[in-house]
Amino acid sequence: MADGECCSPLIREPLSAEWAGDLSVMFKALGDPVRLRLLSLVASHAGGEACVCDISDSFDLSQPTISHHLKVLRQAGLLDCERRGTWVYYWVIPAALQQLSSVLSAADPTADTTLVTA
Amino acid sequence: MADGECCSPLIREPLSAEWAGDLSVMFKALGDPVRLRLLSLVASHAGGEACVCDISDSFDLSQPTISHHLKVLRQAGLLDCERRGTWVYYWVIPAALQQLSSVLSAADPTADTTLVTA
DNA sequence: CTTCAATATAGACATATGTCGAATCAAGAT
DNA sequence: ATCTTGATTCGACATATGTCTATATTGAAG
Repeated sequence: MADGECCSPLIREPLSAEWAGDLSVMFKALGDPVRLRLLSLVASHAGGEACVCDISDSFDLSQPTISHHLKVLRQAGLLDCERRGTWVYYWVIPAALQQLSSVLSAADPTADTTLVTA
Repeated sequence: MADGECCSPLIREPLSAEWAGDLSVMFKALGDPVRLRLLSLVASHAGGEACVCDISDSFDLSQPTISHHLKVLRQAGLLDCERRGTWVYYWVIPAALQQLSSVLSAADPTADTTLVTA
């Protein structure tokens, strides 16, 4: 294990086209300032979840636009949501963030933790 | 473990618009499968750097297109390059990757964290 | 100085993306 | 049923993006 195991897959060997395709969908979803803030607002909200009404006021954007961005984040596998009565609650999928994080981390900080990726 | 000290900025509190803008440029650069593979090819190449000629054959794309993607990665602050004779060598800027990684990691690796061992 | 090989830039073009207003849907409340 | 409020979907539009070909640039070698 201690040999060439120093790095993230990205640094250890060339990424396969398939994996790059999967990852790029998630990174692309994060590649918009509104979506990054949306994700952060959801993640940092009390209880780890937030309804659209909690967060849409933080932006100077129409409500359909917010809904669109949330959909992109959801389809990328970064968020999930559930309807509860009148409101729709969103929350982060931690394993997805963790996967992206570990793909990028050069020096594996916690050498023994196994990756959470399904 | 301290109370609110558990998480990345993204999870601990809402990302500012400025911070989100900076980060989104980098994430957007990673949001393309070709660029992800380019970054990985450069990062995993012997010596941590590669010239364009080393990597462009891995793609079924024109040379200008590769050059364009490398430029996007460079302008996002993820790669740097230098001309040496006829060739131009690219390498990863590790701090940039690390920054993105830690923004996404739920368990702050620099703190004396408690592993999430399965 | 001319030529050649490796990259980069410019210009063009089709497609993707972010945004909006209008319409629709879902679930309470009257 | 009808109205109201929260959220998604639809259709349109301007802009951004990925790709190409053609052209320019840079440096090395005859």
